[in-house]
Amino acid sequence: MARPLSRAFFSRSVHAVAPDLIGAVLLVNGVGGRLVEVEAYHHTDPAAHSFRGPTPRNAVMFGPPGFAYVYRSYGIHWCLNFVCEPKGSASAVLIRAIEPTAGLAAMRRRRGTSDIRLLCSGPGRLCEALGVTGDFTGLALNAPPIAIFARSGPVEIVAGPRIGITKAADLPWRYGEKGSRFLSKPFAPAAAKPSA
DNA sequence: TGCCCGATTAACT
DNA sequence: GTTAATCGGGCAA
Repeated sequence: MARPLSRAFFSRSVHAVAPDLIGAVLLVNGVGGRLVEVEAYHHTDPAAHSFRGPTPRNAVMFGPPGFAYVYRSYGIHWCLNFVCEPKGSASAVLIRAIEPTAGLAAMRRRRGTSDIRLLCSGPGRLCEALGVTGDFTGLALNAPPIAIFARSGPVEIVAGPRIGITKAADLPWRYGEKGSRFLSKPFAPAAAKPSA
């Protein structure tokens, strides 16, 4: 039986939580699917919104773990994060892609496409598909309308550099399910021989 | 008060 | 492969 993720799950290091989220199931009002791609953001990380300290926008990141942080990206899209680590750490996991499994009709309607691979493969896309907006900031991750369940079986996880950032772009803090068709971008194969 | 730029996406050449 | 869309946050003045 699917096990809801506890507050304790999110209280750990963001680098432990992020890979453990791969294969977990996220539902918003019953619409969602399996997490196949996430990125970790730590408060000591120049690319993190919390890096420069608390502000009205990122305040929830400085609160207790197990809550949602949603911000607007490029003035157009919404991006969903899970706040992690003990309160004050201001670290979070960005949800980048899911494999749609529930509420496909609602997703297609919101996204305006029938291509299942374009429904939730990207942080902005999945928020639109699941109906996530800035109003979700501060919502608990273990209470309606949000539900998250631990993965039920083994998953092969790969890691690589994060996407779309310019600061600390070399840190391999993007995690995904190996070979998933629903990644926003494929993971580069391991370099055979770094030369320069 | 103004300016620059971003954890993106879709459309276009 | 390149670029427009679009706007709030954060920092300089």
